[in-house]
Amino acid sequence: MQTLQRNDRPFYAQRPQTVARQLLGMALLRRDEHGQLCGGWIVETEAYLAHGDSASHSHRGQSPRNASMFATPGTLYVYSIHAKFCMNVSTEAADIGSAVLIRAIEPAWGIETMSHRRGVAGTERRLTGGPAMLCQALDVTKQQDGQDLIASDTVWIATVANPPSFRLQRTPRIGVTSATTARLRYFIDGNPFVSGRRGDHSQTAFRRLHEDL
DNA sequence: ACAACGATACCCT
DNA sequence: GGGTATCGTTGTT
Repeated sequence: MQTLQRNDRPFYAQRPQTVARQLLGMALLRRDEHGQLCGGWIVETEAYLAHGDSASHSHRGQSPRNASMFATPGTLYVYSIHAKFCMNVSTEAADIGSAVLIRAIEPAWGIETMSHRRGVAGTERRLTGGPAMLCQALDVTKQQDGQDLIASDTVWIATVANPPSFRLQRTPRIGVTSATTARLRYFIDGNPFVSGRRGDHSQTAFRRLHEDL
């Protein structure tokens, strides 16, 4: 395995836009109760802001549900939607209420285990190409809500020593019904595990431009 | 208890 | 690309 170094607190103590961008290419790792290690490379994220962001769960203030969003930066915030789960990391500082949603990873470790949990054959897009898919693949549920990514031995994020270069792409967020114009979605251009419209990738846009001629 | 919601995923065209 | 199944969670009686 590559040389990985777990992210420290100051990394998460930045504005969510910065954390969302810098998380791309980092390793998301999870060790379950059987000691089984799973994870992959983060390829798509979204920032949710503390102020002026009507799409953020923190928009109407703190509640028992979103408490982890207001916890120490680097705290895991897991919420449920459509009978599934999505995972975020709190950012900036405690009591602020900003976070980054991890929308997709490229599977790298424990692929057999993740495939089994997802009920898919192998390393295909449906394995971890969406926020609820990756949570199911990693067995991240409400049980992991509140975990501290700096100290937890069950879920954490790490930086690789020599990350490959990639092209960053930025678009509006997926699935939100308000604040739909802000470009707060970040992803690795061209990566097959990125969710949403394929046309958001510059290669596809380039190809389409030529087809239209 | 119960009803309504939803930062989804899947299946179908 | 669009319709909808699905159910954990939350807020309301």
